[in-house]
Amino acid sequence: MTETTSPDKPTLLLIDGHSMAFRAFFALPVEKFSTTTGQHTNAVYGFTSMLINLIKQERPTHIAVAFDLSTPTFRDAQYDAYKAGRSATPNEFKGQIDLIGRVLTAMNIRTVTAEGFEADDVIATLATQGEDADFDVLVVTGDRDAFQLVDDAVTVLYPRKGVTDLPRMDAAAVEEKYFVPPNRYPDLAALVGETADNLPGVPGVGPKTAAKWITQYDGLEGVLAHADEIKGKAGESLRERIEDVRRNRQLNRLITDVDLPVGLDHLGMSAPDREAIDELFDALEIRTLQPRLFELFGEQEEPPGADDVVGPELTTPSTAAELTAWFAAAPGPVALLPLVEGTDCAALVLVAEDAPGDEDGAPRDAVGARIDLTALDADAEAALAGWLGDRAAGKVVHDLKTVYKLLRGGRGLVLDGVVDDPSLSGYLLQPDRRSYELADLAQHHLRISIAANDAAGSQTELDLTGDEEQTRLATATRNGIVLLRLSRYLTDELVARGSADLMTRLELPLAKVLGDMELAGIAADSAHLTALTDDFSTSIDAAQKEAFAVIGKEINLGSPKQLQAVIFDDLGLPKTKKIKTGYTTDADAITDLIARTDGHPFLVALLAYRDASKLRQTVEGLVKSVADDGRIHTTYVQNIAATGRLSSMNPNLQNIPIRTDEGRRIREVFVVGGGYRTLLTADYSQIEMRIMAHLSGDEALIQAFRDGEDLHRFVGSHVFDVAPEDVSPAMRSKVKAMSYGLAYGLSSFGLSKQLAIGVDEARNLMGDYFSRFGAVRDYLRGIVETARKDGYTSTIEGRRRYLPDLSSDNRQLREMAERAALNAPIQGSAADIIKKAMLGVDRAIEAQGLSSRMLLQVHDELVLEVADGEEEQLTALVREQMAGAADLSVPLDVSVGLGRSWHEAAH
DNA sequence: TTGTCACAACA
DNA sequence: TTTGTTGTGACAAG
Repeated sequence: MTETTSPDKPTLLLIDGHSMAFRAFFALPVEKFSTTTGQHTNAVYGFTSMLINLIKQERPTHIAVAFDLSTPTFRDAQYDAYKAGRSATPNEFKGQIDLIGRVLTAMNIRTVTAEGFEADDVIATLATQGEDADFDVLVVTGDRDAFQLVDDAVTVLYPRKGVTDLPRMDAAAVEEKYFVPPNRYPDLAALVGETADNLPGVPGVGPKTAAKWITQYDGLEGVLAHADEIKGKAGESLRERIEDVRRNRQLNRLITDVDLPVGLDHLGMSAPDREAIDELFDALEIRTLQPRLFELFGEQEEPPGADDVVGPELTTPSTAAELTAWFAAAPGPVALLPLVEGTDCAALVLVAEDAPGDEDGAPRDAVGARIDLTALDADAEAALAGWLGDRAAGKVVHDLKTVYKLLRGGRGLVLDGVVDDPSLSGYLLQPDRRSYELADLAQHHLRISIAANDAAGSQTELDLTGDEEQTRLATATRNGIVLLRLSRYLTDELVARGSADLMTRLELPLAKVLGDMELAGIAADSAHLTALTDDFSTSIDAAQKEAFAVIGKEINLGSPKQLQAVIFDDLGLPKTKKIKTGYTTDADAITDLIARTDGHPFLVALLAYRDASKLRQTVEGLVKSVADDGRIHTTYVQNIAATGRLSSMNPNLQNIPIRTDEGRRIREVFVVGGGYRTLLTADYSQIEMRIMAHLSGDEALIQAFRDGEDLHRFVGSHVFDVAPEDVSPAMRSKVKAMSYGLAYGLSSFGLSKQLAIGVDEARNLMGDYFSRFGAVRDYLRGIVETARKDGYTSTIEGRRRYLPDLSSDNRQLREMAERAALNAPIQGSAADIIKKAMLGVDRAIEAQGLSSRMLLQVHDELVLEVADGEEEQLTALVREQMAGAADLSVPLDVSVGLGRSWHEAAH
């Protein structure tokens, strides 16, 4: 009778959604659970976590989550003050119910509501239906009224604390706690009262007294009938409150025959929608629940064809003839996976698969080969090199740039003819994704689960035993098959969307160019680096000493926490903008404080300290990055920035200082390397504003660029209605800030902040701006509208960015998406253009047989290393390729400089 | 050891 | 309450 669920009976799990979400909300610290956009997720997390645990422990066959509606219920109609006096829902909780609803939908769990009734009534109704159908029923709720449902078949899981501690309240447990059987619990509650529902009971009567009466008079009716006989103060109170008690009893009776839109048939458990779960949890930045969730269902149901992908047997062609024969016989494009020993590519695994066929998992003919690169004779190596470099021999590779570098850098083998790289095609399809690992893409697009550890096409363990070697090869061939299927899917999607050209003509060939740039690296002047470190260290020491002298003690100037204590407590300076951990001490705020305190020496020293430490830190990073060849090799990442830009890592060479003189000195350490004559830098001037002019078609702006005027002076003269020569530096800088801000979705408030002017002045400025450049305003408005309608923005080249948050109910999310929508076509088109220019420069250098080479890209700038005697030809070539990379209604202006260092080559 | 925050550098 | 990045030290939690 008190045992848990019977193994042979179906189990129905019923959850009071609001009640448990609320418990979860208070159980988990709200400040620890929120997304970067400020959406709180502690209740979502706690609720989902609880749900996963419940499913795991109870293994229900059927499940439903009931919610209250915000509309009045019959209880409100009967009693005005029902649930009155509750404190307002915390703001942090609002919206999370909605998110929980979305989680449930993604998990294929029904949510049930009924107009005019509470979740408890829905649960009571379903519990009764379940009981009638001979189910074991589990009710999870923080509402004690549910105890009345408990009997042999129905058990309530009532949270003791938080949402993980859910004791089973069966009949015995209820009776033990309240001294009455479950069916009499509402009698007891009517006497005792329920604060949460604003139902006062009889003063001085607690569960013990109430239970005694109920037992003595055989139920509440008996108690009320004999009210006159009850002695003492409690009896008196009871007689005074009889009407309240009757009302309480009426209100706490749960309705068991609510007319519901679903029945038990609709509540069967099924596997979650993995794609929807991934998407939702990604958006909520909840990372730890997916594995638990999928683990839970992993053993239950798998989509057909998943997890049983097996690679083909491997042959080991090793002579030129065998290799040539294998290449000739391979059906379709060949998946190519390197096997790495240390940093060297020791072998290649090649896999090809017969025609696509259907998706029913029917066997297909696949072939596989392992080519041991260390054991090829000259002829065989030539045969392999010929095939690898054969543009007509199609290959599919994951992470092309890495594989290209591996083969080219390690063995001088040039890889060409790559028709797809899922890390790039996946990126073009979904540029906001964080990971393009094979395992993630396969899971997401094909629903094929492969262990993340296995996903890398290469592993670095040495001295593998025979078994480990076999496992490694099996993994590689399996991944080869997954790679081919994934590639087919992604390529079809790209073609369907019309983005195939972006892939084959831009991103794929660019991977090779970037690979060459990374291999080349840029020469570093080590002596200069050391000197800079010393210089900056001296400045740091001086600033630190000064700062300590002012406050009379030594603190860690790098600790925002300690800084806050000194600035706002010890020195008692005015508070700055609030942040999570107190008040900000960022450079803007400190500069502002300096102005307000007439140059407080501590703050001045702090800024000096910050500047110098930042610079030293940058220099130290560079020192560590100098390779054995005396050059710095950055890594470009082609699939991080959602707009289409590249990013640069280890070290980041796209954020080397330039704005201040001190910082600019760091550019002196990037120098021309041995065997070359000089460095060349070439950059687009105002490319984003030019794209804005082109896309908006604003005649005035276009004319300005065609006339080759100083853009900001020109715009200033229009906005302020003065002659161009009368535009003051102040006017120019305001206009400049606004021009760039517009492309970022700047508001008048933001503009006023940035320019330190009033909001009214900023608003007027924007008004004047738009009255002169109306097409710009129309264009910006149109972008957001179109993006909301289509769900994505497009660059000139057709690169898309999806922005589902444009139709979010959350204002903050929506407005962020709107600003991203304004920016994406502009930043993205600029990225497309310089990528095209890089391909053009690379091809032209090759075509003209030059020895000069491209080294760096910094968004709108290229740095090249110029071979002796090629200065003029290269300058012309670069200008031509960069200026000709796009056909806009305005010219693309390119400025070029030459010099021994990056600093000197600047212009 | 790991994850998050504040801060700062670039286009 | 202006977009997109990478990297560092401090700090708290595991």
